[in-house]
Amino acid sequence: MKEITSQQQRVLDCIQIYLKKTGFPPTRADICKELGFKSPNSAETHLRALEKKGFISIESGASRGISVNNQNNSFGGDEYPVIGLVAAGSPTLAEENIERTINCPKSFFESGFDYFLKVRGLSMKDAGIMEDDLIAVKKTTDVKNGDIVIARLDDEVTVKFFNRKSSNIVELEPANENFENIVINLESEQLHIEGKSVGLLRRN
Amino acid sequence: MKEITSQQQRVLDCIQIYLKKTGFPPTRADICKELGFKSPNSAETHLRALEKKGFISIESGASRGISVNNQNNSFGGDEYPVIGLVAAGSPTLAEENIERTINCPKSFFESGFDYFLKVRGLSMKDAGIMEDDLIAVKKTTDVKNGDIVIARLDDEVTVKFFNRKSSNIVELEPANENFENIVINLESEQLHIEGKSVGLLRRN
DNA sequence: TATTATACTGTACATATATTCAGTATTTTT
DNA sequence: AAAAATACTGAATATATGTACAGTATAATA
Repeated sequence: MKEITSQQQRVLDCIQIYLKKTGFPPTRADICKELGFKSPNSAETHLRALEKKGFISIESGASRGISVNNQNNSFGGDEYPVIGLVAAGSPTLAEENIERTINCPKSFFESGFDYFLKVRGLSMKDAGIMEDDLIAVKKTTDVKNGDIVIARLDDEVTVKFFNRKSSNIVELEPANENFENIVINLESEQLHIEGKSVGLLRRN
Repeated sequence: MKEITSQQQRVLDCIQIYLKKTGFPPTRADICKELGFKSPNSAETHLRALEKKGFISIESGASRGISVNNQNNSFGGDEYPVIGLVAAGSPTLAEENIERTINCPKSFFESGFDYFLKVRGLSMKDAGIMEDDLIAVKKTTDVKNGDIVIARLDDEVTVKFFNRKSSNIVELEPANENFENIVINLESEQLHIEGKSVGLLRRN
């Protein structure tokens, strides 16, 4: 696989976005419209270059006969961001926090999810959550006792069991005897629930 | 979503198979060729019926402008079987052992894999493998010390760390202090390595 | 019983689309 | 310095393709 130029990358991206949006590949004219080219031949030559370099295949004569040669081509799925569990700051979806993305079917984790959080430390090891595991996080504030939540205290983000003791007291419980429970008085401290764990992905 | 007829189902299947094979939807003529129709209008009327019933969308005027309305539409991926870790017997891919399948991109786990194994018991809990977790198993006998292997001893299947002590002695080590190491003398006992773990999937 | 949906064949045609040819210009490679 | 690759505009064209129209026939529905 030879090197791709920036313009060719734009065309390739355009194809993939179009595919995702419509379910079928674009025509030369569609690509021109999307990228501002004024001649269908602009798209054509880029397509031929992409084909020559092995990024796509073109079925001769067939309209919209473009297929993307991506072995881990799992379209129909989506790209989900992987966010590092930084010690400080909220795990936002801002670009600088996204380590990479993982392509994964929408419905892979039952209740749907929004991003993967990469785990630091072993505070949840007895719940089977190890370092570098990816937790599938669903953004929600609707959490129940016993849920594994992604919580932010000031600028510290942690993954813990959620346990509401009373209307004002919440305990965040680790799953590791070497760690202490975190008791939060909601009147004096601010607790922000970023979401809850709906699954886990580990790759050896 | 109204009821689909058997012929309409054939057409819908044809579209999905064509999509998976080529990466783009079929034309009316393609459908006719595939299903033996002699008039493009046969395909056309079926497509319109499928559209009316909500199974597909058709972009008017666009060639191959068919998209399948499947929310958990994860084509491009593959169906991987989930096999229960039965106490006795080998985890074969025979139909009776397949609990269900999971649609998942081919390259979801780095070195590729063959099936999911549903975990029973907690013998590997300190390795973060809990009950009902799904281990992504790659069928191979090429395992190194420290790999998590799926091993069969007679008719008992277990998941353990692999540790070759000498040319004849293999130890299968649990990750739970309540379980004992299994020491196998290859001269007197038969050890069958079904595969090794290349990842893990947990769904809450 | 009339009507609608299903399930086709067969023909025809406007247009959507791929693709070629003729240029121009810049950058990269040999 | 020549050749090849990149990056376009613009026009022309053969054909790939959607789609309408005219039929025939059977099953389901009102």
